[in-house]
Amino acid sequence: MTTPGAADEPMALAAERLRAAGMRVTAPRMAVLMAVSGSGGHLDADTLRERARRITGRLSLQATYNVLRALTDAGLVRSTQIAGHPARYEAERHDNHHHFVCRACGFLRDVECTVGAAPCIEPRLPEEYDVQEAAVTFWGLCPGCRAAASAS
Amino acid sequence: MTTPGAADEPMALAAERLRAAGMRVTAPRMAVLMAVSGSGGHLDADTLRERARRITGRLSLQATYNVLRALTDAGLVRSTQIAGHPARYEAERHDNHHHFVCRACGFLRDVECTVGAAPCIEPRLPEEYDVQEAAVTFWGLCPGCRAAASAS
DNA sequence: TCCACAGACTTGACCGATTCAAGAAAAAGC
DNA sequence: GCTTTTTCTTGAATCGGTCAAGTCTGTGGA
Repeated sequence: MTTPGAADEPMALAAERLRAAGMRVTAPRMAVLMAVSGSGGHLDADTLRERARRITGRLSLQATYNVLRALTDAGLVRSTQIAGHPARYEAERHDNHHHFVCRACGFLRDVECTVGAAPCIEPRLPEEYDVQEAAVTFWGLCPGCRAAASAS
Repeated sequence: MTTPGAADEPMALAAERLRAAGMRVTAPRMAVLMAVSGSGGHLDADTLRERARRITGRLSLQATYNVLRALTDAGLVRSTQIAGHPARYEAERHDNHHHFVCRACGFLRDVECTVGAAPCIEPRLPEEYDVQEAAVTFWGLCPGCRAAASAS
């Protein structure tokens, strides 16, 4: 705390990032962006709404979806959609990392890209295809569920 | 056509496969298995229900889901769930191939595995993780949508 | 500083995919 | 053929997410 307004810094930063992306600066957008950035990532819309609410006071679920879409389109947020789970969001890091998903509990964590640049895998597809991204999802059991499974 | 009952052959084959998997042989199961095997693959539950109906006469959507789950669990069918689309099913080929999905129209097609064995990619994860499968999904534009996009 | 307007938020209805639950029907073993 | 157990049918419910209409609010210009 160097200044009386230190607590506002994250908000000012969020506002700056929105402005830089050419977006209007609104309370819901700042709050959601802070919620996404402030966590370890991988939170669903409803959880983000709750966290953003602590900042703005109130926020509809619909607005949360709107904001998340806008932020995703603007490249500030990355959404990860895993079959059977609600979409989860994290701050965009532009590092093309991948994900591990636990089949038992749904736990999701990052996995460093195994090869390098994006798309980090070359598909064997005709030239006419425009391949923009390769998403790799590893499925298996997290340490906890693995232990539980072998114990039973 | 070598015998009068030649038309029943696919059904007999389906029955045999169900029996081999230790499953009860029922009309819905044979019909759905035939529908999955007989197509190029990648059909959703509702479409499979329609096709199976042509064989059984009637079949509830619920039964279709039950059957598809049973067949998937038995390893006879592979389900592919892509975010934003209903689950699609294809005959299990045990060849660890991957998928390309068109962002514009949802079109899905197989892509040969780029590396080899499954899981064909080694994740950088602690040993305690039990990694069972690596699913690679390529996102982009199919030839048709690519042409449409560049034309506008 | 005030105004006007495009864009964003709230509320509430709606939707598609899938699952749950209860009772009827039908395989498989005896 | 009879019994048991699983599977199928019907109908309701759930869940994540979207659509639509009206109100509110940033933002740029007067």
